[in-house]
Amino acid sequence: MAGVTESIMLDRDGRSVRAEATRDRRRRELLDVALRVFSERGYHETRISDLIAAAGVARGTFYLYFESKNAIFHELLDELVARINASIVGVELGEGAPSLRDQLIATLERVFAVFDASPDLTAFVLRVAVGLDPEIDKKLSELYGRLHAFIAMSLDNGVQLGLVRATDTRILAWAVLGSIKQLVEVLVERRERDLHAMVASLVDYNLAGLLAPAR
Amino acid sequence: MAGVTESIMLDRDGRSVRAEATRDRRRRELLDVALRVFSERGYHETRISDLIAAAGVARGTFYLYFESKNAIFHELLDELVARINASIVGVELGEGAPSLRDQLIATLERVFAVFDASPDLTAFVLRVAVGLDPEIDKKLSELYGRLHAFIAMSLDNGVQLGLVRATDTRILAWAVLGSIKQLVEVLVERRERDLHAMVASLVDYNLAGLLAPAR
Amino acid sequence: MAGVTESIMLDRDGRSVRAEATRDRRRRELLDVALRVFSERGYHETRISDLIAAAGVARGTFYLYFESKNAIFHELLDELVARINASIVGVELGEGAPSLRDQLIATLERVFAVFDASPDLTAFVLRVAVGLDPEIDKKLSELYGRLHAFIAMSLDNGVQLGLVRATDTRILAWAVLGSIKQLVEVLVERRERDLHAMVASLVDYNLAGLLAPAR
Amino acid sequence: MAGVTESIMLDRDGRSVRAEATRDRRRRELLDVALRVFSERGYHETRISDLIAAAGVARGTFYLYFESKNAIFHELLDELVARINASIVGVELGEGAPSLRDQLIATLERVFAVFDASPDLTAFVLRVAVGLDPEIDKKLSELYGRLHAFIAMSLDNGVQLGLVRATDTRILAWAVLGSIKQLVEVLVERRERDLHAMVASLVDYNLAGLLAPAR
DNA sequence: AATGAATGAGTATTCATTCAT
DNA sequence: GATGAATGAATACTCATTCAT
Repeated sequence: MAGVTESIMLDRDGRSVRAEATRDRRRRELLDVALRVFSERGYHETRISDLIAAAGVARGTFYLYFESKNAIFHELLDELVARINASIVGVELGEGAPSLRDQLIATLERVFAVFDASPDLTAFVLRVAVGLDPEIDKKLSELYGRLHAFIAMSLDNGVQLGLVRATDTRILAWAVLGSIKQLVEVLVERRERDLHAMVASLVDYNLAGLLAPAR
Repeated sequence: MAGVTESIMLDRDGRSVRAEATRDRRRRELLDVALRVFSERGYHETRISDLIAAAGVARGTFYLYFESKNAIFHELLDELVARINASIVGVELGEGAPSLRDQLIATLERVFAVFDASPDLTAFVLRVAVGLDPEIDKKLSELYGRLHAFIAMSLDNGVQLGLVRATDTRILAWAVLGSIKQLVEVLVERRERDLHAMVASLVDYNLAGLLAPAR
Repeated sequence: MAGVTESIMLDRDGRSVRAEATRDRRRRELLDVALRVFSERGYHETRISDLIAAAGVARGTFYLYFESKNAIFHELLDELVARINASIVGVELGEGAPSLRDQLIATLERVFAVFDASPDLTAFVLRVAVGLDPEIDKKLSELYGRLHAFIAMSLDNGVQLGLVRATDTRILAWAVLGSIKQLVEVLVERRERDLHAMVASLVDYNLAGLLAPAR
Repeated sequence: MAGVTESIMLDRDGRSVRAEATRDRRRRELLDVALRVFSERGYHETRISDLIAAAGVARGTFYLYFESKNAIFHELLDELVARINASIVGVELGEGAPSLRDQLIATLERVFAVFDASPDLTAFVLRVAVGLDPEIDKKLSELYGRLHAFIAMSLDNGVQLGLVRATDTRILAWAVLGSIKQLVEVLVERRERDLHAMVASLVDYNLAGLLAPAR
């Protein structure tokens, strides 16, 4: 009896676990497909038909996993934003052996590599999601606000340590963020190769500016 | 007789001139309205009904002046791109009395003023037109390409004069452009006041970077 | 004084006469143009723009002469129907010297020549006006009804004279009309040349069928 | 296990078979409805709303089965043309016992019965589809071309057998076709009853005209 | 859970007609 | 009379979402 019950329970557990895993795999597949298709065609040009054709599921199935076209888009955006945030977390001005410049280069290389590895992600955040609707704009705004705050805080630290010029760090942080965003776009769209050289130039530009050192 | 004929001719001329002027005024009114409405609601969320309601004309009238919703959008984009190009032309590193820094500040202030005066224009180019369709993306790409080329050329000049560090000016030009775009966005969207201070910070950032001068 | 009055009246008359003549010329021009354009493009595919462009008048001018697109079509149809009726009137089985066969050939040649000279007319009646709306269908019905009645009457005469087999002349008259309509269509659309041979064949076909067999 | 699998497969098969059958029924229903409505109102006067109201389906459903209003019209036309062609196939001048006249009467009675049974079909081909657009005109042209060719061939056979007067059979075939078309129209529109008498008259009319006079 | 047929609200565009000049 | 800019009713088609099987 116990055995039977147990086996049933196990079965049940087994089944539900398997079911849940299947469910998750389906969701993931749909999200991956959506990232690709949205990035290729844009939000409005992407039909539900495109998504289900690419994922190989039936129309109704899509709605078992996502409430609406808008919902999967938001879910995707949230996920990508989280991934970007994660890629930024850990950028700390350490005080160990490596020079500030080297640390920055290493950090930014890691960041750029994330975007380079997923041009779809980049296109999605930089082009597809832009100007779509106020709610999405707000999420992007928050993303950039967070990145800006992080940079501003780092600059403030630098000012405290006497490393950074004492000026309007909020404005500067926006400028820094702008230069990074632009180079990410160049990296992915113009397909600039030599990520390392690009990042080094970017770091030097930010640290020392354009001017030749006075002689 | 001659007088009569003349007056008739004048009348005729007068009428056709007035008619044409009216036509042009209508087109302009529609373009202005479209810029405003597109910037507020985005391309897809803007219905023809929104445009004609805002312009106070009948549905058919719209199609008397523009072939389609898409056509007026493109016309608008072309016009704004031309305006931006024009606002940039004239940014020359003069060799007169004013210091380089002051010249740059003055120039960028003029540029920023253009965007500040028409937040709609900024929203249109920076958000509304982004990621809409390949043809539009191409136009934006060309705009930024031109701006980038202009900056890169200026940097190359600076290198020749020994003013600018001899590094990868193409990459640097993108970084410069990115910092400018971002601050324009901040200026218009976050409604950062004190345009002058912002531009001064931007110029110093670009010229000298973030680092405190070594002691 | 009288002279003045007279001259004024003459002027007036002259002017109004001239004006009316101009008016008629315009109407005619528009009707001619309409026949051509309707025949080329069909009723629904013909836009008022097509008519005024072809006639070289302004949009409003069209409506000075005709109440509507439908009105000019009806006027045209009435005119063409009248022309066809006229071309038929006079087809009488004379009893003079020429043989019946020769008379019929001569008569039908005249009829066919009318259509041959104006393929537009033929296209209009045989294709363009067909199935457009109940009122127009009625007019065509009446046209064919009249033609049918004329043929039936002629057959009845022939029966009385012992020339025509005594059968259901109403049915036969439809068959005769059908054969004529079809050959007109062939003449005009398939551009069958040698009108004379065609008509001779047609007459022989009909005669040898309708006549009581010679004994 | 096999049984279960089988039953599942059967179920599946059953479902898809039923689904497909349902699909076909829907298409047929829409085609039938369209034939009726188009014949009543004409192509341009028929709105999609008329079709779906008459069929009792939703707007989108219509487009699930047909690409456009134009597409269903063409499909209908093709089908009717095929039906007419089929009704003609088999009209062979046999050499068995029944007299030529009787054979022709029997054959034409069958043909006329087809049109009589579906006045909509007749109206569609003879009125609704006429003059609509070049592509449709071409299809009708081909239909009549085929019918003409068939008649001409039969006549040529008759000439060989010494049954038919040796004249321009191409012209005669058009005349014959014209007489038939006209009587079909009379039959259906004027609702001439006594199909048999009509056909007998038609055959006598044609035979006595086409046959070489008995000597 | 999976399917895909059915739904119907939503919208750009056309074009005959009007009317102020 | 002549003009042509303005009008707005009318309509085919799309596509996200639902729901019976």
